[in-house]
Amino acid sequence: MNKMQNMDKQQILSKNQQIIFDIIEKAKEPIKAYSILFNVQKKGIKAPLQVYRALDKLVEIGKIHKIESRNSFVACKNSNCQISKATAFSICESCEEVSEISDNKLSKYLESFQNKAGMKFKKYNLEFFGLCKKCSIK
Amino acid sequence: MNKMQNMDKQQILSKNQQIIFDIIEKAKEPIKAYSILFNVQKKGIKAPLQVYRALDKLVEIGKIHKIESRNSFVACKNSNCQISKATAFSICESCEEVSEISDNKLSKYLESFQNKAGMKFKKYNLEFFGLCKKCSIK
DNA sequence: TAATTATTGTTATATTATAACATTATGTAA
DNA sequence: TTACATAATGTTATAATATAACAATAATTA
Repeated sequence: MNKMQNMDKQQILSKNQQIIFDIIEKAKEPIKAYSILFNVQKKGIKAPLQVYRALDKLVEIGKIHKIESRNSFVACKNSNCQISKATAFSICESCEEVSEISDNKLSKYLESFQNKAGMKFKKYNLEFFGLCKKCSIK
Repeated sequence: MNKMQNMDKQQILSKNQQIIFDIIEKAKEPIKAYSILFNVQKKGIKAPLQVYRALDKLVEIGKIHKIESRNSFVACKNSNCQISKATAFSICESCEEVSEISDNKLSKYLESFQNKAGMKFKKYNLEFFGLCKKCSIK
């Protein structure tokens, strides 16, 4: 079986994982599971579960992120978020453009945040909503 | 029609909105749309759409919040988040307990956050994941 | 080379959410 | 008070998102 190494994350992807990761990375926008499914049917991936399994794994190893409010997926743009337990996105409510926010101060602040209940956090996801530059002109 | 005023948010709820809000408020944990549906069938609300419509409205006016990563809903606990455009939650990955975080420094910080693309944010949602006190002992 | 673990394939089904259309109730302004 | 507009409701059907359960194969490791 032909496997490809991905140096960014020191992670070898399986066949399906690689096929599905490639689709997500090429997409300029977040992409949904069934849209991925449609795109990979020519490559022999026929069932939703095959897609969801690869997505789960890719999320787990930090190669992609799920945009929870949109049920869609994007490739991780931060080569330094080794294993993505801290994610932040900006989402345009008009054109649905999504960008991953990479801001050191923000991530430091959130990583050190402790709430009153004394719960220790391992992970967070932050989604900002508004209008992107283009859409705020219109 | 019997309408009840809710002083917290200066908002009059319609019949279905009130029924569904009551269920969510009584629940000690986040509750899912179809679980709400099951609970309100004795009150004459029979169709998913009736539930989703009320949920949409309740979210819009800030009486409830959606926990995006769980597709579930909780009543707003912050009487001062007039119209909830800034939400933060802690979620225990073991027992699934969810608490709304009410931390002035955090919300000030996030409300004033501007990303590099100069996008103006109107709203955000933050979800922290980890283990609650009880579950971290186990 | 056997044992273990990860991945794949497949069918069926569960769960979450909305479209489309008809009707009724409520709020507002002449 | 009537007409007009807006919000809420009721109903059926269906779309979109996600997982269960089971069998087989590939890759890793001891």
